[in-house]
Amino acid sequence: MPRKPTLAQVAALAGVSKMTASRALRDAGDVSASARDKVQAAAQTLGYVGDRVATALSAKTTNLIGVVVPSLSNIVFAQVLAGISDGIADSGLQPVFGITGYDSDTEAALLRDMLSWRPAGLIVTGLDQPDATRALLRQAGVPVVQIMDIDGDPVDGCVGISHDAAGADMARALLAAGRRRIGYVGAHLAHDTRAAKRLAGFRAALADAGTALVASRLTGAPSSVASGRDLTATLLSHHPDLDCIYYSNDDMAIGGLFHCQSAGLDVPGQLMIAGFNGLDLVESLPVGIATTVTPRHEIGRRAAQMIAAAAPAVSLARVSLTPRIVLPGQTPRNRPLGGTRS
Amino acid sequence: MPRKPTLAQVAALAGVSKMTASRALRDAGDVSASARDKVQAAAQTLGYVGDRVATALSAKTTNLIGVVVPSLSNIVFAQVLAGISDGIADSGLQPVFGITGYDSDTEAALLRDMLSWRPAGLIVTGLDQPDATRALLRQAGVPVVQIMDIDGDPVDGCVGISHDAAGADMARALLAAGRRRIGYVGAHLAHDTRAAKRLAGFRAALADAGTALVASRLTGAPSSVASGRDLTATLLSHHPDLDCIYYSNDDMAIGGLFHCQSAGLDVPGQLMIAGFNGLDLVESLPVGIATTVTPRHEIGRRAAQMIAAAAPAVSLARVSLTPRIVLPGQTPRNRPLGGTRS
DNA sequence: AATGGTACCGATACCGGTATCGATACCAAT
DNA sequence: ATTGGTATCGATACCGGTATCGGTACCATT
Repeated sequence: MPRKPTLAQVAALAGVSKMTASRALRDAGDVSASARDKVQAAAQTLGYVGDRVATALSAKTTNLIGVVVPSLSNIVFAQVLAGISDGIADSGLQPVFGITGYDSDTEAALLRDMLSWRPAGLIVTGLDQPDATRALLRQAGVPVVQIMDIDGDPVDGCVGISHDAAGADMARALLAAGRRRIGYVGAHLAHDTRAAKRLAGFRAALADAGTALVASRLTGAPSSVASGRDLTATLLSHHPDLDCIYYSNDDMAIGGLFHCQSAGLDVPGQLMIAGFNGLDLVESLPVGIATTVTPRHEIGRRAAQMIAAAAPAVSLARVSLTPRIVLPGQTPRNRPLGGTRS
Repeated sequence: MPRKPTLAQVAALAGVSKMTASRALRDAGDVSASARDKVQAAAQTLGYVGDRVATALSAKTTNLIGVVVPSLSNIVFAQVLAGISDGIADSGLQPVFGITGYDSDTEAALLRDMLSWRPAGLIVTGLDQPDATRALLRQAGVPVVQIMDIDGDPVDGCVGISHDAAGADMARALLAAGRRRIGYVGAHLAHDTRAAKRLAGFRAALADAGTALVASRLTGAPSSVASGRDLTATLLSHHPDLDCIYYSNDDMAIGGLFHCQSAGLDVPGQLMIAGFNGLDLVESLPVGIATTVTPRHEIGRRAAQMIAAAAPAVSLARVSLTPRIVLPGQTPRNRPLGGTRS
């Protein structure tokens, strides 16, 4: 079985040295037109494809950029990945994805593994890694961008939104819309620290207004439409007088809406439903729900650009983006810049 | 700035040769207990992490398994990826993902790039790559598993379902449920060849029953809830007497359902809606829609296992899995094995 | 004491590229 | 003819590991 052709074979066929062949194929200088043509012809006939592993070993770095996200079952991260692809367009970088499943041990192992491939940079979700992981990232010697969240202390650069402020802003918006008996339905708060921050901000803003959550239902399982539906059913059976429910995200909120539709409740008249993320799906729903539209694509794009632009050992900036709130029956508007608590 | 410690430095600190240090850290034989301890201690104090690039160059292969999917905005592929993670658990393999955006040039570039990293195997979506890409895969010298589809000619192994049969089966199921005036709404058929195969099978089964689609609406854009909703609105405005619509997938179908809810149509009484995939979301909908539940997780798992088990240069099997059809108000049942057309 | 076997270790040669720097050829300027 | 400069090329030395194979020690046999 014919082994993969190597640069040496291409060079031999072209009648030049390995070095000249290497230069010709990379468009580096110092190669005559005739030599270049011969090398390219030889590479063509042999079907030569370069070996990145060898190049990486020689060049001491790769064109890989490691991307670590907690999950892909939430479409949000898929859109972040799309943004990353956009951000590195024609920079020659190549993203490599890893999924942690919201588990910090998995995350640490994944990062270690990625670092052993000498990536050109790392994009990591969230700011709340354990200390050992933070140390790993700091020592790595590659640019690190943490995404989604800015409420905390980044290892290097970060780009995202303030979830604390997002929760507080939603609380104020719902109060301003006249809602007073507000409940909460959430999932996975022990692992999804950003959802927890939103809830904290939401609660704080309610307290500032002299009120509080009437009731809440939580599950330790990952968020899903199904659990949103179930938890809403039990919450409403105990507290039928709620006029608003805030959910940990849109998936849960949509599940809540589906329960209300099945139960014949008037949404948003009788009960307002508020989620988080601003999924495309939300715009197509037959009835309006409130949500916070987050710039997911933009987050990915900016993060990737930061990596692409990072000269080695340059420290990166903190980029804060602003989400906007949408309430039912209302054209999207810009979010008023509420006070940031953190 | 202190450079990354190398094996040579570890060996020096431990007072042994590079080779002994290498053996000690890999648990290869021929190392005394005392030497092993010294090396491990040295590695510990230096914070040594191996360099996969160097190992890969030396060992002529990697633990990487390249996975190419068309999109992640469809949750389906996220679930396939989860299945892949399951399938390679504790095999030491590491998946690397690439997204083609349903573009065959991007796909070819991606595959070329992945191959230049000498992966241990490749998992590619679909069977309908252009000839040049097929040639690339065949020559690659690594095990290739094509997933999702089995209607065609695999390069090596494949695991998936027959989309042609799935479409035909749904047509028969809808006819058996008494539907006669059937329309179709689809997206992206030029790129999503599997959706096109389902439609072909669907049409053929209708023809076998002596009937045909009443009307259809197509878009070249990727499938989405929003376009499902819009296309349904226009289709029904021209053909208000339809009693069933088949969609290219569940996302489109859910959009259709949302239109019907807004328009006050009785679903499924007046109009039955049929999608494809069996998304979790479908089970939580307030009204029932028909769908074909596909074994996405299983497809990913099996594909990964095939790669993990593939001795070099072993040819792989074709694995055909069966989806099942669910109709509204009906408990899930196994799909009767309809005749396969291809 | 000579022989053989086992356990452990290290020098050396790669893997497939690229950086570096010194050669060579050729033409223009002096 | 000599000098200097430019364009082109190739020999060599790595990059950081691992495979291979030939030592060396040391103990058990004969």
